[in-house]
Amino acid sequence: MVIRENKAAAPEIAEENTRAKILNAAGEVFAEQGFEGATVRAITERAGVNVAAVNYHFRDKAELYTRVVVDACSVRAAFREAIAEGTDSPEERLRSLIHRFLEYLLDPNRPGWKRRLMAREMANPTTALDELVKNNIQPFRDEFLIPTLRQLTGGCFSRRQLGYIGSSIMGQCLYFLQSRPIIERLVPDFKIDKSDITEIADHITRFSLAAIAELTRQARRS
Amino acid sequence: MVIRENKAAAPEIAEENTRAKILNAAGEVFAEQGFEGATVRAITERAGVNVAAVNYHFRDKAELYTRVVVDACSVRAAFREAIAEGTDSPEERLRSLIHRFLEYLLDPNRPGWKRRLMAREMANPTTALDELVKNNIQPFRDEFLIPTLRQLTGGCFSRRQLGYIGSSIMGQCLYFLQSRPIIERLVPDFKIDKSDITEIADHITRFSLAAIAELTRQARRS
Amino acid sequence: MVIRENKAAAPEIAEENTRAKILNAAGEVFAEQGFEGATVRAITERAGVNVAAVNYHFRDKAELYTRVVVDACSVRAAFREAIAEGTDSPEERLRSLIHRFLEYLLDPNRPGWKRRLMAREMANPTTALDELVKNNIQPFRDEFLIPTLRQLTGGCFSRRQLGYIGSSIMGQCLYFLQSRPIIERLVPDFKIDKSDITEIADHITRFSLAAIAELTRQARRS
Amino acid sequence: MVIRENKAAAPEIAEENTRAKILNAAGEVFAEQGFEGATVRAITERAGVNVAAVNYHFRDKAELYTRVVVDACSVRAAFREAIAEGTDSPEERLRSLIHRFLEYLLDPNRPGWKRRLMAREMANPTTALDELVKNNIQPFRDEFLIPTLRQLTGGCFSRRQLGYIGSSIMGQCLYFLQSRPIIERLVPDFKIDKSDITEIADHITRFSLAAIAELTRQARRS
DNA sequence: AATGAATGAGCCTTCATTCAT
DNA sequence: GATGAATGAAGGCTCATTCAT
Repeated sequence: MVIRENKAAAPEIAEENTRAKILNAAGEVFAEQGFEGATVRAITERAGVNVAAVNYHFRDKAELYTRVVVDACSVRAAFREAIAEGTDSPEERLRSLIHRFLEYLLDPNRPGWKRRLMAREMANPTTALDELVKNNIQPFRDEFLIPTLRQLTGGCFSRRQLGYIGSSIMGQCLYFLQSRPIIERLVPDFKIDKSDITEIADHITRFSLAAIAELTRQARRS
Repeated sequence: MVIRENKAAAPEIAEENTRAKILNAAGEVFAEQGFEGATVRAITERAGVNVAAVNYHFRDKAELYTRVVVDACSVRAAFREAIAEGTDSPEERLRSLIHRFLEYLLDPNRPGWKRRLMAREMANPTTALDELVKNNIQPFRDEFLIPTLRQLTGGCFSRRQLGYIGSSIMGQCLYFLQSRPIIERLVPDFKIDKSDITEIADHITRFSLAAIAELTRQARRS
Repeated sequence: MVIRENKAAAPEIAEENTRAKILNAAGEVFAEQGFEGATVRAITERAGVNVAAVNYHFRDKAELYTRVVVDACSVRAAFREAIAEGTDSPEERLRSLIHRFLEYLLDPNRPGWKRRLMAREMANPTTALDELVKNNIQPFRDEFLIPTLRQLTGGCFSRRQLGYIGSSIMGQCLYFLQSRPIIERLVPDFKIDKSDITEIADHITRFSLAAIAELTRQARRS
Repeated sequence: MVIRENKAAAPEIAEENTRAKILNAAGEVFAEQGFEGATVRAITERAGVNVAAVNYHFRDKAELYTRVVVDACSVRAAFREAIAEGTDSPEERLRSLIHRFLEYLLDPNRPGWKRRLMAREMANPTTALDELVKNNIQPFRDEFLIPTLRQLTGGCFSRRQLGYIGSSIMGQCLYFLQSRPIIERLVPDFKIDKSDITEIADHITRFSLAAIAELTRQARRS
């Protein structure tokens, strides 16, 4: 019985295998070469499957790209954790958000191509970015970040001003993802490991909370 | 003088015309489509010149790309001068720095494709980024930003910590260049004109000064 | 007998179902797209069966095509019988022949694709045309048409001349099968129903009988 | 000078050469294999030119096909002659039309593929047939054939009846083009040379004029 | 310096077919 | 007998580049 079940399971594995192999190989190639630069042949060869498999499992090269990018960027789970562990204190909540966001963006355990692909997509958007923003970033911003900031500032600021503050925080975080080529050129021996991520996240949290506290104080004064 | 000007001018109008038209058209097309996405034909058609002209004037599509990117990124070290206008007050200096940096990044007088091409280059760097960092960003950071921050914080922070603060500021600024595709999707009717740049720069300045002030206060306290 | 019928009938319903569905769908698709234009997938999808079924039931796409064409063209030699109804008057016999021939060619009760496929086959013949000519057209011409014409003209004309007259009649009839695409473009709202067939057949009969009568008169005169 | 003119002319010949070579080769291949069956590679190989030349000189495989078919079927010139030599007698005019039409359709000096391609196109129409009918057949019918028939019949018949008579004539002529595969199977040693064409045309003319005369007589009687 | 016809490599995709289940 | 994932061959087309002029 066990053997038969293995036999029955085998095709599922084999089936998922081809698809999965393509997805992995495609991620790497797209990250290295971009959408136009990558060729279906390069992807299928790296995956060790037939050229036609891409068009069979995904309709298109474009559809494959979308699938890969969306998979690579589904930041959402990271925020779920952040909320789940959420305390009542908005300061703690912001700290948690920033840490989870940075850990997600920079996680050295995630395959490197996912980071690079996400950075590439943000700079040279295709239709995949639409989905990414709508499903991941927009909710993150509207449901977690902005409400938390509103709570932190006690209603002193307009929606527009809260937007700017949000941008300041996201900008600080994304800098370490998107500007990595710049950072590597500014600080030649730059590496990021687990402890660095914590250090960076701590800095951004402190910096942002300090700014918010001081700005709020100023706003209340006037 | 007159003779030299004639010599210099004549070829620019006649001989250099084709070359210049190609460079302009190539900038736009490369910015829109990326290197692989852009076709030599699209470039030459937009330039109104023969297809073969690209291979004649530049050896390669690749060579043309390098030329275009270098031109687009090494704008001028002019913003150094602007910074030199700095007053004695370090707060004023920081404000001025941020404004000049943002104006440099987002300058609406520069053709839009140069900005987009620069953003592209930052995310998917070629050799042209080396030059950009070395000539523009590195000096900005090391000669102006960090020293100003040191002055502002009264020596409370290590070089490493000052580096982080610098990153926070650069991150906030670069966000509006690099993450524009995201911003445009988050805020559908987003436009940046002269007054917006000022508003953004003002926010980043206030936010950063507030953070620095508060952080410094905290550091002194302990 | 009963047993044999059961044997024959059961498989037709169960086992032959797929085969029959393929044959029907293939006929339609081949008629619309031609052999090369038709895809196995289009056929199997329209038939609602698996892609592999074509290669299972028929060896080949080519084999399937042959099967379909032969079925479509070897309708029945039934119109021989209809012709046998002929009266003694040769005029009546010719009228009857033309009507039966046109009804055979244009029969609106046969699925449209069979007509179209037959027209296709006549212009771009495969081996199936041999059978069609041998079983249907040849006998029609040699056993009915030519003898009737000989009778009508009272032996005034050589076999060669009778052949030309036969061609004139067949040409007039086949025109409405083979040149339908042209007719539809010349007379945009062209349709053929039962009564049109009668009208067309009447015209061809009148036209041909008139020609024969006049030609015979001229031949006798000289 | 003469030599230089030759030199100057050479490219024109060379230029026309590739295009012309493609058109010729395409005609043969399309006639043999049909549109879908023919491959661009087969065409360019037979023409001895590069594969890409098809897409350069014609936009498409489809566009090439249209060009080839239209070129192969521009029957118009044939009718021009017919009118040019036209006498006042409508009988003579009809005789001339039929002769020119058949000479055009069956001309053994025209490359065989033109005949076969035209027959193919009439049976399996593509968009090329639209152009063919509009530019060649429609005018032939409306400007020459029908008016001539009206003159011949002295206004005895309705437009619809004249249309049927026209069909009878065209059907007789086209039979020898479109039904050639049938004819070859009916009359195994069938060949058409110059004198056969004349004989056929003479028969059709006599047959049709006889029918028209007799029909007109009948119509006047009643 | 500039042209445009011509090239060959290579890309994405589709197709008929096979094979394990 | 039927399925559907997988294959390899080939197809149409586009691209950067070259060459004669």
